[in-house]
Amino acid sequence: MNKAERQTKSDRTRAAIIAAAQAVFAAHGYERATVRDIAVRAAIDPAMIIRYFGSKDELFTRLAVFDLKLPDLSAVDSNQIGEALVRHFLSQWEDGANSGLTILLRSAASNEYAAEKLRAVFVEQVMPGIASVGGRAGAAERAGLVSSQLLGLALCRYVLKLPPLVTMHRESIIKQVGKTIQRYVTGR
Amino acid sequence: MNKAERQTKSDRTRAAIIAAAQAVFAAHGYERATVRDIAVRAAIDPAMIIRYFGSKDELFTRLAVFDLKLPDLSAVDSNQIGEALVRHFLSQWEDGANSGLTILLRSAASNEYAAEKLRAVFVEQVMPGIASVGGRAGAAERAGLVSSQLLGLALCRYVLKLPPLVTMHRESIIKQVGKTIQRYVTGR
DNA sequence: GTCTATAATTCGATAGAC
DNA sequence: GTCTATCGAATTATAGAC
Repeated sequence: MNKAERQTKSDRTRAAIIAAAQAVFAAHGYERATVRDIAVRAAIDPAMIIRYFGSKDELFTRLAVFDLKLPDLSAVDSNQIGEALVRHFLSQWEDGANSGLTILLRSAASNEYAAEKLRAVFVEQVMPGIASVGGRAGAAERAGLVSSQLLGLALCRYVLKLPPLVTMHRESIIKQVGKTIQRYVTGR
Repeated sequence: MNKAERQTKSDRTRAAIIAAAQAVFAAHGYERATVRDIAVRAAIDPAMIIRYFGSKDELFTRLAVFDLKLPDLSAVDSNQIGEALVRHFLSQWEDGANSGLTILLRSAASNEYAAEKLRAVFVEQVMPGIASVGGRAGAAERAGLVSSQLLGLALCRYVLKLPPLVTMHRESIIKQVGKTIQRYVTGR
């Protein structure tokens, strides 16, 4: 067995741990997720997780990241910014490869590290995007209002699973919530 | 010492446990709150908590209740319903005696019992109130949208403590979010 | 690289003295 | 009614055999 093959096997184990940890953290949040749960799901030994990632905390830190991937809003038709933002947000949320937001939101209510990470996402990603459209004046407040609606939507639809929001059609949500975001961003 | 005095002392201990438990559950959520933490804050022995309430679960169940105390919306000026709802919601949230909502929201993301309780609040308190105003048609969806904005607001302002929403003046929030709720409830 | 065995904590809960 | 002492279970993390 040469070095490349050993690396391949090691990488497979590492990938299995990451995939399992994403699923378990996203399903139960930081506190409820256990190293053993993750190990069972990855079909490996719990000790391997510590060996590969050092600790549960380090593993969580590695997965509790989120890139909103906001498009350049100044290039969007200014009457469509609300709907475009909601559509983009829902897509990012439902993108399985971007599970960081689910993990963060599930954990943030009872985990200060996750809460701080969410605040950082707001300051570094949401605020600048909003400011680039409606100007600097009151950008922080407008971004805050936008975040309250979008995070609330995600909380109700994906975490709490509030019946009407779970079953509500994607396009209906985009239309209704889009109007709200449009007003928060542009004032109209 | 007569019976009334013994009861008084017992009641004081019980009240101290409840007050401490509300504070700790509201601050850290169900998973992170420990019986020992509550005992320290109440300045009593941990064993007393079990003796008085049976288990941590039973104590939590007793505190994880929330009465939104929605006013009769059909009596409110139909153009003022949005602002009235936001104002009422913020007041209820900031009412120290009504800590159930904080406790529920802090716990619901990683605790299925708390999530179920929040869904029940929605079905039993929010839905009927919304339906009493805009009529039955689409009442569930409209109530869902209202909940997403109000819970998102509470999440950002009181739990995540997102800077702009924490410092934002109460009346500004009522005005801005009020317009959103108004449209969700009445369609205009 | 992997797993067995176990250390070291922490937690909820109980038993029993006072 | 209250507290001391402790149990038993669950958890993260480590040591070391294979």
